Amino acid sequence: MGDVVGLRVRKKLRTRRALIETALRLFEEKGYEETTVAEITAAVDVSTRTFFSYFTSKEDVVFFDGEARVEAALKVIADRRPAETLVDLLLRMVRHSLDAVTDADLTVELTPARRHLIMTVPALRARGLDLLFEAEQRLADALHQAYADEIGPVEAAAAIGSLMGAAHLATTVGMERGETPEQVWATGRRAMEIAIRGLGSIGHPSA
Amino acid sequence: MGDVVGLRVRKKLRTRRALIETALRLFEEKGYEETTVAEITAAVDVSTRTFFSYFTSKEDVVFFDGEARVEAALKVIADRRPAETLVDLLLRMVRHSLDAVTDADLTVELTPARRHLIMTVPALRARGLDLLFEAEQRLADALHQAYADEIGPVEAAAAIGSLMGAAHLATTVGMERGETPEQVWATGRRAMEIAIRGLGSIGHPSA
DNA sequence: TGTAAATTTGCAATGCGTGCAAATATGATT
DNA sequence: AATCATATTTGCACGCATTGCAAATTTACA
Repeated sequence: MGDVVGLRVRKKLRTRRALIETALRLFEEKGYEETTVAEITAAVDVSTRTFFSYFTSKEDVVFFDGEARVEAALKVIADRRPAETLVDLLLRMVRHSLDAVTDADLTVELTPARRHLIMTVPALRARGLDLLFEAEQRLADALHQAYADEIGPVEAAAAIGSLMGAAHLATTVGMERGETPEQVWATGRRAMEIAIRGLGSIGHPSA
Repeated sequence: MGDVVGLRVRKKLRTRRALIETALRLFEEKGYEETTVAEITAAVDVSTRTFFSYFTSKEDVVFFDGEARVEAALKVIADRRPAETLVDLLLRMVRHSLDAVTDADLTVELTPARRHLIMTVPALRARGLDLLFEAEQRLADALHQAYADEIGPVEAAAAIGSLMGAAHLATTVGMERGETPEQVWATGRRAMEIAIRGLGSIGHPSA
């Protein structure tokens, strides 16, 4: 396929990447609020104005790979396997979207520090939740499409909301309680299991 | 009880109320982004600086009753009835926190327009989601406390996250599909039911 | 080489949010 | 009523994100 990327495109990608890496590095080093867009662009040697032609806001640079992740998850749902159960499909989707993805290159494996930033800085947390919410809406719609006759729009939304809501809140609580990454993983699985079996199953051993 | 509110306090409450009502009115009339804090304060006849001694940000004025709502919900959980089921308690909590509450007076029954603003304006949506998320964390903690020996922190978070996540996403989808308020209500109930019975119950009639 | 199209840049503005110290208003005391 | 301590409001100066616009620069291509 004609992947003949001209100098123009290559340069753009390079600049974009430099902005992302520099921004994330500075955010970690001196904090999000303490870092100005001017400082980021100065380090990359482009004008401040240019930053905003790559990202719509200072927050957005932190979520540079958000869209890719969502698309990966959507693809899993769209390519649903024939006899696959709703639950199996959703679990597979979660696993995939967590496998990083990151466009291909971008060595930005700052997943740990990044997560911390997003959970800590109010502006980033809010933006992240908004992106997550929007993603959930798209996932619910895709789910409805995938099981067209069997699952209505509302059921699909309830399913996605329940699963993601449980996993997200539980893992957050887990992290705040100082769990190790492994424990957080277990917590997430446990939360999804609860969402799958239903709240009614909590008080009672089985239900 | 000594409810002897001096002039000072009365005046503060009056100003606060005026700011809220004026802000919401202007937001509806000309849009959130199009309304400046300066315009709000000019209409109330106080200085711009004063606005920020009442609210930490322009967004916050829209969520003036958020804390009261959350506290009402927390109270329901704290006052859990002895033999009450987890599910019953949660459903009761949701009903209560939706019954408005609004401090007592504040005739600001703009619930409809307000909801629209919050769902439409990106900044407000993000802030709202952040507040909701924080509220969920507190609710989960309260739930854990209420059922100390029976429900762990993680289970509590999974329960709250699942229920709220399902209800929130489903009702949002419902609204976007143009459902009437009554239908949205039904949608919310249906979503909670799914969360309660578990995702596993979706494909199959019973499970 | 020259020209059209894409990008970057500089600049001026707007508006949110904050620190600080001066000005006001309120409540309590004598 | 005069006065002092305390709570609020206000004005002002900044810092910073974000945007519109037009000029300058760069890349692609004939």
